[in-house]
Amino acid sequence: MTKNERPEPRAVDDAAILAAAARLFREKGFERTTLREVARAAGILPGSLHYRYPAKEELLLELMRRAVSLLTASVRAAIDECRDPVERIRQALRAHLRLLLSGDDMVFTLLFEWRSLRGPARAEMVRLRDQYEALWEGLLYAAAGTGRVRAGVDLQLLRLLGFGAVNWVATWYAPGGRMSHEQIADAFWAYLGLGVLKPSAERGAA
Amino acid sequence: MTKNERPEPRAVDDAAILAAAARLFREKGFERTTLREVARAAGILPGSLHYRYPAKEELLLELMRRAVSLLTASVRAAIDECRDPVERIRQALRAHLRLLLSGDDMVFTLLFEWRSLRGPARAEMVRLRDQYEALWEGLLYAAAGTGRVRAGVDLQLLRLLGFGAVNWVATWYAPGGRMSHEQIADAFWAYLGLGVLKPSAERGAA
DNA sequence: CCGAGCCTTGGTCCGCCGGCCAATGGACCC
DNA sequence: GGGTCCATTGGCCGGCGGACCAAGGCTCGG
Repeated sequence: MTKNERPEPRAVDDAAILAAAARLFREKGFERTTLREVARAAGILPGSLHYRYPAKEELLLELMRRAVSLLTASVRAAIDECRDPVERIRQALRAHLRLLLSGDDMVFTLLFEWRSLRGPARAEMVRLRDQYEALWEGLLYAAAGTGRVRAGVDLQLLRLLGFGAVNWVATWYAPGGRMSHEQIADAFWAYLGLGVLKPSAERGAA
Repeated sequence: MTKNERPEPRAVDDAAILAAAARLFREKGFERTTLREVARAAGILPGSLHYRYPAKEELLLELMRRAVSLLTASVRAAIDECRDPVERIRQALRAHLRLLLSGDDMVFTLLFEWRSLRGPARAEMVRLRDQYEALWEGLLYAAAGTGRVRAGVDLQLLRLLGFGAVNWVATWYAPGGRMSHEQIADAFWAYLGLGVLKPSAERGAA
């Protein structure tokens, strides 16, 4: 590899800086976090931070780029392991939730701080987010193609509602709590797949 | 009424100020919104704003207090109109979503800016939020009490996932879009109640 | 007509934060 | 060993935003 001929001349890994930033952004929010705090948490001086990320927004943007990249790779790897389109969705759910809950805080930041991006940066993130959502859209269409999905289910709406349920978990999940993220993912999948009402109680719905 | 003997000596209604603030908080976020902007949007001067809300956090707190109060009242009114515990949930869902999507922006601010509160203010909001969630908890237990809910459904988890799905709608809903909020609420209820998979496809789940 | 509160005015103050930079250090190559 | 380039240093600056306040004025009871 030619690109790594001079491997990491930098004192501190970029990933470490972004991880430190993500943790702070999650705890206090992007706006309330100062660059001095990020630098201190990363073990460098403010000037060095500026050298790598000329603007605060740049730092957030790069962090989010990596988060969405991680998400995509994680889901891709998960669905490669099975062929059944319906089971693939369960695996993708697990992968998404695992990265959101047990990974670093980058995915959390991606989901809850995108409003701090303005103009072109915002546009870029919207584009990347759309790509990730398209991945899911494909999964859902494939599952519907098997004929095992109820008629009349709006796949786009389903995806949006599902994202909401899953992403919101990050706001209440406590590591070491009653349930693991796999259990949460599977329970959600069971509720949504089979329904929470007994079939005989269908009169109560819709 | 003795408390209103001197009705509104103030030039601008408190509600108008909070509404203006909520709109800005939704658009730009709490931290990026300056008190000068809020004052200007409300048609008063910064000093007057300070007279009513000594600190910026106080403004946010009062706004959120009203939002949770609105939510509670709205859901209470909705469930009073029917007696069937299962149907009540659908009505409560509709009420929650209606206020979130077509009301002012206070509920949105309540849901997405609570991280800007610190210390005692944060604690108070957590308490109020817990009260609102207890209202839902009661609805779910009542529904389960009818025996029409599948065995093994974790009601607390269901509530948390449901809140996520519904609250997240605020991030993508566009007024005048393809679906009304009633349609979204009912679709969600149908998906979750009956499931999205055909019963014969149950092997694909869990 | 007068006095007393209550609300508004329209600035000022002060600390903080993002952005910046000249100088330093040190690693690597010729 | 000397030159070059890159990363780091650590302090500076300009602006902004939250907090504040003394003075003014409106309203209402007396």
